[in-house]
Amino acid sequence: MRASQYLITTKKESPADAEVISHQLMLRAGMIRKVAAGLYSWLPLGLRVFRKVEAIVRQEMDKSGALELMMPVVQPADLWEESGRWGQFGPELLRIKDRHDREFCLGPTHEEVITDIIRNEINSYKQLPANFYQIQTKFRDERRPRFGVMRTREFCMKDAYSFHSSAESLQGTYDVMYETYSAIFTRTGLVFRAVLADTGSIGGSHSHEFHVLAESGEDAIVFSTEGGYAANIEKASAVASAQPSTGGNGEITELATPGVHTIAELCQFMDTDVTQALKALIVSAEDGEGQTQLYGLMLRGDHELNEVKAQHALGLSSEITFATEEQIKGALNCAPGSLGPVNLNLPMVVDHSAAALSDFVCGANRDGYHLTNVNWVRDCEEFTVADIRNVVAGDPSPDGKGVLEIKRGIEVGHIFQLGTKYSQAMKATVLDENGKEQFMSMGCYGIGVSRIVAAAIEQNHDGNGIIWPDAIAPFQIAIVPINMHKSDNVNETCEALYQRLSDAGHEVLFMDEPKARLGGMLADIELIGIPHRIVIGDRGLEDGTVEYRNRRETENQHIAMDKLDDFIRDKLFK
RNA sequence: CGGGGCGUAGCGCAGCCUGGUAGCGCACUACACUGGGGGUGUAGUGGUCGCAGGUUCAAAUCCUGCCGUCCCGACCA
Repeated sequence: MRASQYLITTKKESPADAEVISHQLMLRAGMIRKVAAGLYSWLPLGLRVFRKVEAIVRQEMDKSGALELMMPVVQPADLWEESGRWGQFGPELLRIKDRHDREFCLGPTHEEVITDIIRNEINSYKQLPANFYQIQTKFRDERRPRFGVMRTREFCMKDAYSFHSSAESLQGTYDVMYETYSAIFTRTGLVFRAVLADTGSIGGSHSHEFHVLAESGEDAIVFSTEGGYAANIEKASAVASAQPSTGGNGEITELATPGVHTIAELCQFMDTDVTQALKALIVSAEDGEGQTQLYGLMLRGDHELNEVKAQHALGLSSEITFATEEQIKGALNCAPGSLGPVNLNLPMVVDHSAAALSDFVCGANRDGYHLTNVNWVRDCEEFTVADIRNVVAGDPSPDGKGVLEIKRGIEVGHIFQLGTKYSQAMKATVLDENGKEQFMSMGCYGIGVSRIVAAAIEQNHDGNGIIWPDAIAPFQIAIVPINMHKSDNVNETCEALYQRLSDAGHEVLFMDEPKARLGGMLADIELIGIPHRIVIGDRGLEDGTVEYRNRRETENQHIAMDKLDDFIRDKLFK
């Protein structure tokens, strides 16, 4: 590609509303432009990267045996009524009406449509297993789109859905997808990890997420230092390291603690360690009958609540939220800041680490007062003990090997075993060997194609711009002439090289604007992140050499003209 | 949806407090010089100051309402 025929619209300054580095660099490099919140256009340069990622995903999916199809973005409400999700999905599902006043939605995902297709097309267990995928636009009316194309409302996803006549078959395809995802992310050149995940609202049992490791990642992911254990922090188990305390012998005492509201203030006031204080949290959720109920959750002072675990420990199907100050005052006659487990009169779950405490400090359920020397068995009413906290670095690993460390990750892929959730709701059956009707088991497998582009930048950049892995770079090689308009030698050498490299199948960006200044061209190429660059000027040509530099290096190499083609070939197919 | 910030040229900003001619840098156009890391000069193009009301002789500036957008929290590829 000749730069003079291309759209290169780089900027020195990044727009004020771009906060994360990938967003800034994509705007500065001229890859994307915002149309509205969470809606972006991909300019030619950005689209080249996007297509690279898409091609890798498609090739590996095809290799896995999955079949590509394409389903519509706009989906009829009927199908969603059938699965029960028309009611379950919140405002994230963008609902629209057509001219006949019929209801539709913009598809945030395609379980309904694929299940509808398959129940009509597949009737026999002999046609299973089957796995179908598409690479297509999704729409989710996110509460808060952010971070450029990392979290948008309209985005591109590869979604696949598999169908099975047995759990073993589902596990088999799940394993194949796990390997396929590993191959895809390996080929993109990104550092990634697969971790155990919670299944969340999509439902189902077994699930893994694939994360690109980056400081700016939205998710915390947890690894064993010695073993292979890896999980999202939402899912990672905290090993019950100590037995529940049977009690200390301190005398329970109520102390006036004016102005003390936080754990930190309490520990300072009491001159005690944060690990000897109890944190009481009041949460609100709908119980089985649809009534709002408050619950007390007790954690050691230095630990944080894991809401997913707490929801499971309480046996609730609906999400829990922190109770409002009004709710708490109404139920307990006391404001947050002085809450504790003694005489709480709410269903109560105590974390393992908190249950191991004795003679601890906690709120007195009376404004401005706290208790010391509290003990569970002696002083508290009924409660259950469970794992409801987030693990912290240094916790023992659940697999018994080493301790846990925590890193940040960007979720770029997620695989689920759905089981029969959708096939039952939508009556997707096949006849088995005995001629009996049987619900198909399903798996679903997603990859955020547009997000991978942003994640790649988060993981690969420096002060000068993007550093693309070769596999997804918009161009492999940049040719930069010096004073081309003054030197026929430079001009002819560049033209000839551009022709040869292009003919050899390389993607070359030839900076052929005759009067462009060197500094500007080099800055652009570094910002855009082209991995290999060749600078050609009269000085080098007098000695029969050109300059090569890799985007990741800081020194030029002088390459003899007659060795250049071999040199480039080695660089690109190493 | 709760909390906070910001809307002035394509981008980055000043002007607003204390009402009176809309300004700077980058980018863009033309010409000249320059020519191995975003160069210099001269002359230009480009703005219903987010929108709608109100106050006033006069509003980018003061008041009210709305909209957009970004950041922090609960969701997700």
